[in-house]
Amino acid sequence: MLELKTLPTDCSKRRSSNACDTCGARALSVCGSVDEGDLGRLDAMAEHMTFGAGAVMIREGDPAGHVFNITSGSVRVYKLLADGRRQITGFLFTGDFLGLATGDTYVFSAEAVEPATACRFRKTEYRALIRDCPTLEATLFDRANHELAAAQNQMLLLGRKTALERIATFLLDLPSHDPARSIPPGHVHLPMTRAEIADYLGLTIETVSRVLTRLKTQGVIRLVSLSELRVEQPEVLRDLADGVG
Amino acid sequence: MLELKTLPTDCSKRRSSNACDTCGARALSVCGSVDEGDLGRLDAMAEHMTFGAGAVMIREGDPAGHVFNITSGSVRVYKLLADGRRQITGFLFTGDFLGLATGDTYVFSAEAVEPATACRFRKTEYRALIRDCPTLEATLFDRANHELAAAQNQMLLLGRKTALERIATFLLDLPSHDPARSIPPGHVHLPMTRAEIADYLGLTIETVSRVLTRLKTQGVIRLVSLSELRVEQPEVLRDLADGVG
DNA sequence: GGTCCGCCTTGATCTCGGTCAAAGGGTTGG
DNA sequence: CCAACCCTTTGACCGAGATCAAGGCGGACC
Repeated sequence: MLELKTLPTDCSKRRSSNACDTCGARALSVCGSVDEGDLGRLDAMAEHMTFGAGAVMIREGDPAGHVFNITSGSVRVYKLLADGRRQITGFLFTGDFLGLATGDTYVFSAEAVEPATACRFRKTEYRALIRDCPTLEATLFDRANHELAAAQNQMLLLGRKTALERIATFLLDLPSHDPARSIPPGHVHLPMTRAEIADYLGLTIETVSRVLTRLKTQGVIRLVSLSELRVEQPEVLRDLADGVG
Repeated sequence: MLELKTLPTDCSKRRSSNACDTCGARALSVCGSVDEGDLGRLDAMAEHMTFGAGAVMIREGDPAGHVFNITSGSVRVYKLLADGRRQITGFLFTGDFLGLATGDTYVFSAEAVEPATACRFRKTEYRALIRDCPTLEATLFDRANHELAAAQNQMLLLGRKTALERIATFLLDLPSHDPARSIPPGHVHLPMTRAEIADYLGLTIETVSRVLTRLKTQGVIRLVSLSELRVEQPEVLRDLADGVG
């Protein structure tokens, strides 16, 4: 379920050379809510970091000292049980904020799915910025509420949907999360492995594979490559996702 | 799975006679973050409501015009699939806030589990209050983050835990949510039916019943009555909940 | 206090998805 | 160009929990 091999943890830190005011991800992220006057301050706080595929960004249980803004790539957020069972609670993409829902220690882990970059901030400093920037706080609150709504949808999926319905839901929800990549309409890019999809949907690798094969055989989707597929019949997928099929 | 019989929808509204400054639930709720100066304003906005068991407080899809503060009783929040499958995403108790995670329309439904009271606020007015009261906003943000963390735990439960582990987790988490009732230590009060527990844990009534019987037979818990039980071996329950057993 | 009804328990059987096993297929490095 | 590795697919079988089907029990209401 969870690969126990040692993961690469290469991540390089450097002072950001790109100022926040030229950051391509700013419009997508909460940083867009920081007004011009505070941009310099944000910039000074930001620690631009690069993560290789599989690199650990946050380890559950560690003191929660930082928050992150994903500037490129994709990230998995997950929780583990003692015996290694893993539940991925979400995938993050360009513009997403990482570090909500934490108290003194992180209550989840986070790793890069594919090579990723992020701006890291000391939580104490970031909290001070929030205090001085009401727009930012409002935006973060908004994000928290959206995540909460998404979490409720995921609970419905995990608690009550069949394997087929889960995959259909997943394929419909994914594209909207990947604003960085330019993808032809109807195409879905899967940066994550089958194992990660399985751990996100509460299934096994084999079931994910079988269901995808079934959808392919029925002509609902077409597999362009392992990590790229095309939705041929979106309306069928929609009905399946809603439990109507 | 979901009772389709017509539910009683009796709910009486009245101008609050109890002022906010004497509200027993205030210390437990976000209202505690409203400073003395704004209490009168909060009071003027509050619409004190009573809900009978099963009464609908929020219907998914309706325009999201209000937010609620639960002042007594307990509430179920849930989502439905087209064919009636139900996932209860959370139970709310005295002091809990209802109305996070909503945009223009409600994305979940909410009903009283047992007779309940709540203060209802127009969302627009409440939003204005938030704008003028930073402490309140910070507290709501905090609540949202706690709910998010709880949601992640529930995803782990629904996606990866066995029936036994789910029930154990549920029995350990419940007591902390019921600050109103005075309950002897080690005792757990279950205001909800087996069907509701099942729909919360992604199981069926029968499985819930069987697992409780099993725990009883093994001496881990003792059923005082249908809605009241005593945890005899908390450490065993803890291990089960964490997937160690 | 009896009876009715809703909820809960228990038993028998079924099934969806998990587990175990093995065979492709792509890509990375020698 | 080959080999090794990893990820994915596919097949055969298994089992936890769902479904189907009786009973049991307790509270409410006459």
